[in-house]
Amino acid sequence: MAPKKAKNPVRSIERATEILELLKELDGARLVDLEGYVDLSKGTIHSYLATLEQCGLVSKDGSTYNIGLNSLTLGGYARDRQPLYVLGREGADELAEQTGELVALMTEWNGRSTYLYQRAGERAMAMDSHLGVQLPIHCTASGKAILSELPEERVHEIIDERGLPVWTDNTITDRAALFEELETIRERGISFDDEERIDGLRGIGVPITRDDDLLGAIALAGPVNRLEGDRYREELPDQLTKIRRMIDVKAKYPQL
Amino acid sequence: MAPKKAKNPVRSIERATEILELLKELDGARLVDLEGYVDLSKGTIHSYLATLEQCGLVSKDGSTYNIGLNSLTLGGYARDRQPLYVLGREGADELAEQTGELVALMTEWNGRSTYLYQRAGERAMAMDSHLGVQLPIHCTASGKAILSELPEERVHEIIDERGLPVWTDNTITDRAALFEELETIRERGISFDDEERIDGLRGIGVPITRDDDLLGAIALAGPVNRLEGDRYREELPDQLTKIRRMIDVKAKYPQL
DNA sequence: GGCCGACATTCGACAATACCAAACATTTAG
DNA sequence: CTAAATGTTTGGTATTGTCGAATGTCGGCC
Repeated sequence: MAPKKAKNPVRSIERATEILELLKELDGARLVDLEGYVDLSKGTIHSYLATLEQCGLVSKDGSTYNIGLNSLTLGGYARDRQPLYVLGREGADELAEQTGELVALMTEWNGRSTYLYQRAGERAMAMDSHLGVQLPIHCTASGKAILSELPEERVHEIIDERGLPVWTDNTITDRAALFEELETIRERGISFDDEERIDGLRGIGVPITRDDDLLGAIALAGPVNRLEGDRYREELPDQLTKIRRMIDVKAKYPQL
Repeated sequence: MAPKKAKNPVRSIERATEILELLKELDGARLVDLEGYVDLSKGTIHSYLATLEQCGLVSKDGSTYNIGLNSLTLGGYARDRQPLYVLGREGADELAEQTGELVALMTEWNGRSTYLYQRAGERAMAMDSHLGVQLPIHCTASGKAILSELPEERVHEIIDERGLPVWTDNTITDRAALFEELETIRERGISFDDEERIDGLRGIGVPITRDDDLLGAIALAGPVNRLEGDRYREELPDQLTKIRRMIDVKAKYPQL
């Protein structure tokens, strides 16, 4: 979705979400800490925090505030309705088992590639949980898989909004080069992230669609020393493609 | 936390969260659908929805609104900071593997027992994902494990707020009986749910603490025909206790 | 294709309420 | 124990959320 501005926005909601984002960014904060970041008086911030706490969106521990678990209740619900999650979880588990690597279900949100689910195989990198985290779309395997299935104009929109910021030496920062790459991805149905976001980290992705609706992508990630040669270029891509086909079938015959 | 009312609440935030809850309850809704549930004019509801969408908390598909994925971003973050999740995930995975059943990490929120994580073993019941779902605390193994470690007055508070509603014939609905049961749980360190919430479903739980701080509980669930006899009363409880000890150690020596 | 009904969106005037500053209370540090 | 720092409450004021009506849009039906 584009950064569509509401015509008659409810300012209090804008401010409340700003505070929530801040609490996340700062990893918890006291009232005074927030004062510097948000253009509201101490008293007003207090009202906001107290109200958000009452609503379960914020939790107060001593005098520091943080995000409350009602957000998880809402978020968990939102994830459950994502068709990619419903259709793809099983396949993701299977793929993690087969390959031993880290597998994730990602969907486009806000012009970013967003984690719906992640499963670590036996040999997978130590991972912190990434649920809900939003990654840049131009330098991840999942993101490029998604872009490859989006209408061209939407891709331009996203780039206009987010740009093509550099993450590593390998990051694609040129719009034309990116479109070329997307064409290549479409041909084979596989996207690669060759240390484009993080040095030493590679990834492989496939887009998932249903009735021409783009649902998102499945992606696999691992360190360069394990994702290399034929395994990186052939074997794993083939396994991903198989899982993709399995999901396609599942999407077509939901009763199974 | 008790239903603490903010002294000077920001009404717009209260109303916005009310709308979010409604969207979840109704599993998505159009503007007119909401009109019947919320005491605001059509125009105002529209402003709310448009603002929430702009903030990523709501997504609009055609003319129906639903919860947006920014809630998952916030919720995922909130989960990651829960010590029970950080300390217990590995143990939960292990337990699911060992037993083949459904294992969950639950924490108290809002006087309810709330899912932070769930892992299904090989033979586990088909499960829909339950992330963030809030269960009643008096008729679940996890809930009673949690209650057993809470100060008595807090338990009274929760019961005062939530009551002891009937779920099945086995649900404990008497305050004194519940307190007796909690005493029993404290003695052995294990709680049982013997079809107290859902007919045919049993559960076993252990509380998890760190430095006398209650973090939540680990719980295992399965159908009566697999959770019975010694396995239900001895073997599985012992396995849970082992995992609990493992987590205790991990809590004590965080560097490991 | 065009009409109709249902619904979504915008707008301006009014009134509710979010805001600030300052007073008050509480906690923390020294 | 005192002072400083932070958290909480209050009342008056201006912002802004609210309503109702008008306008715009969509989809179905004849």
